[in-house]
Amino acid sequence: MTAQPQPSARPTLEDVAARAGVSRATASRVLNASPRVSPEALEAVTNAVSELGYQPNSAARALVTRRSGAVAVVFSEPEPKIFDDPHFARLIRAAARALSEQDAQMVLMLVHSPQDQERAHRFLAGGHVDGALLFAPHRNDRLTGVVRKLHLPVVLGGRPWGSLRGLHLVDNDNEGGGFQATEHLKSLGRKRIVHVSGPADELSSTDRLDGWRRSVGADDAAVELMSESGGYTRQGGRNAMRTLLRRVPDLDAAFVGSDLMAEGALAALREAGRRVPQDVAVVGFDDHVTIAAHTDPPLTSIRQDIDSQVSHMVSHLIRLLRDEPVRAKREVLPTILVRRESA
Amino acid sequence: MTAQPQPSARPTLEDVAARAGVSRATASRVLNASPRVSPEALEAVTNAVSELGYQPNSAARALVTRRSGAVAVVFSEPEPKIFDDPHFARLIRAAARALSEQDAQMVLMLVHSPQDQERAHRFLAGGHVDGALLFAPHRNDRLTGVVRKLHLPVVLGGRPWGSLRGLHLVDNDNEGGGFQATEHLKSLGRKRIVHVSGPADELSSTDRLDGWRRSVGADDAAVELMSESGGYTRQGGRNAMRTLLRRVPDLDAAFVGSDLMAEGALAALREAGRRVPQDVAVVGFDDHVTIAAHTDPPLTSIRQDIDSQVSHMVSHLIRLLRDEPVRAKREVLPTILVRRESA
DNA sequence: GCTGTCTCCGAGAGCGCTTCCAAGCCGGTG
DNA sequence: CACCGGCTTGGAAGCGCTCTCGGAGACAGC
Repeated sequence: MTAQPQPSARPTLEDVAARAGVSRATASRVLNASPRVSPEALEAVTNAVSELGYQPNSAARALVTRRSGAVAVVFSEPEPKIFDDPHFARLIRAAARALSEQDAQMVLMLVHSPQDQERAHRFLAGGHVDGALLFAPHRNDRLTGVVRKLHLPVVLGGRPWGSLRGLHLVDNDNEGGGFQATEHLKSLGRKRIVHVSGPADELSSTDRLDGWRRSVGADDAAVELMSESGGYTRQGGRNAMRTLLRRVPDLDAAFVGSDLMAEGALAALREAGRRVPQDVAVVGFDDHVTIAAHTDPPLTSIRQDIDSQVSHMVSHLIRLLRDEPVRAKREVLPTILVRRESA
Repeated sequence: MTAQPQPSARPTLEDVAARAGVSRATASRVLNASPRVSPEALEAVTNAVSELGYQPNSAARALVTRRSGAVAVVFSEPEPKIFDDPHFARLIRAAARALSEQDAQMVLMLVHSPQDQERAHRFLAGGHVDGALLFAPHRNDRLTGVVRKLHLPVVLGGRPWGSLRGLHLVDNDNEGGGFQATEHLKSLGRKRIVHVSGPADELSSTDRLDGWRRSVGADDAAVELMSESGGYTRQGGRNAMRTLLRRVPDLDAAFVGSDLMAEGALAALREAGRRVPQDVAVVGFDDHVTIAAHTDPPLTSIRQDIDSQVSHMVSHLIRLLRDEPVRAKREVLPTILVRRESA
């Protein structure tokens, strides 16, 4: 029995090897599940590990493998939205789950200001993470361009403005969803279908608008008249619907670009004395659990499966990290109509 | 001119030192802002760093300093809530901001299941992070106890169940806020003040209840009669208010334990034909921007300053990490009443 | 009996950094 | 003139791990 040097110090691989009566190399092989190890050695090391409560030192491992085991999740958004929009909470939750299933640690970065962006750039360039998931929907966002040059595996959530060259992304079928929503309203016999759109500087919202436009066959003038932006907020949806009621008094249906805006739109319709769905049928977008099912009346909505989007992004990224062949650089996930009472 | 070995390879400290014409040791001193460096050496190294675009290798640094530069932010909560409650989005945002200001990277962990907890434990014990911010409000949560034994600097957000020994925490004055809310209702001349409380297994909600109780001077029977749990959800608030209207038909005021529940409570009052604030005055809790200001009528609420709570937690943790003396192990932040139209 | 092949193992180098230690240089002092 | 102390500097050790490389042993084939 040799005296324990310091019982408080964390055991190293050296200690494990000594206890198991093998070399450090063999102990390392066991930890990394190498096949070239005899059953006896494997057992001895396994026992030593659990007896000592050994935990590999991640910094040492990262130093030699040049892998950190961490993935950045970056949201490039003006501040207020990350507060308000339940969409973010869903994305964050989904990312946390998907990454922890892969035993990757999730480093969350919220980028609001140019300084934040500078910091994010330095951080991503600094080799602190092996890859990144990036959400940067806004038109004037510079981060996507910056990241593209970085030589770091990145998967985007949603289509970015500008060139797609060299980018991997997983998007939802916003255009198809918008089309689907509007076709559904047409199938109910509605003739004057207006659209409350999201911000014009996000492709998710212009894509939804395009889907509506394709379904109703609107020309530019009609688009000008029959749609109005509500900026992805409740209050915005309310204002937009008020405007539309003024401009198109005989409207009998509305496709609203998000559930949050739809909540506002419903309020505007209520205050105008229009009954939903009798006078005006309404379809939302997102199918957000805590909104769509609890509005009055419950909201028919287009579901985009956020969990699936994020888990596709993660598995795509993991393949990139492993240098495995990646099927497609660009995936578009389908959306489905969930019927409730508003349409 | 020597040939560049590999232009694509990241420069190391060795490269910087060579270019600056100093030793690696001196270059390191410059990077770590050591005072023992001549102005000439400082300038030469600084130039070399920017010319080469040098970025220190964080793994190598972590290996020798035994510091990762990362802080875990842990939420131990059943799944659904992290979706629904805007409170979480605020906490996450505040944490992201406060930590990035300290140049600490934020590793987000969402703990829902026992497996998650096991993984979190391993991770925190594994030396991947220098410290942690922990939010674990539920009574039966085991994580706080586990973390306490971990020898890892941790600051809790909110008071945990059980012993406080050895724990650092920053809490909001929930009891005081509940008292304040109820006193305000009394000052309006209200006599029958009921309470919609949050879940009984969170101290934030029982503290608010205690504040209400102290203000109205309720005995156990009165508490039984005049308060009802709404579980921190909109629907729960609605149901609880319906129940209270049945049990206490002559109620003329309500203190509701969160804005989300207050929204539901307002709906229940509306459907019962009670006017707010004429028939029933209502005070919420949280002063959540996107709720309180937009209910009908806008909600009087108790504001707890989440940004300040989290930044206190972070600076507390930073002091712990630096082995600086910490003023108090426990901080309780004040709450204030924000008057709008509901009371 | 000798060689070739296969499997498992250990010695040792080295990842990029910080930091201890000793050496060199300077001006001032006895 | 020898010596001392303060300042800056470079050499070198070492953080804990992975992985290459060659050696040792077992076994089959000639």
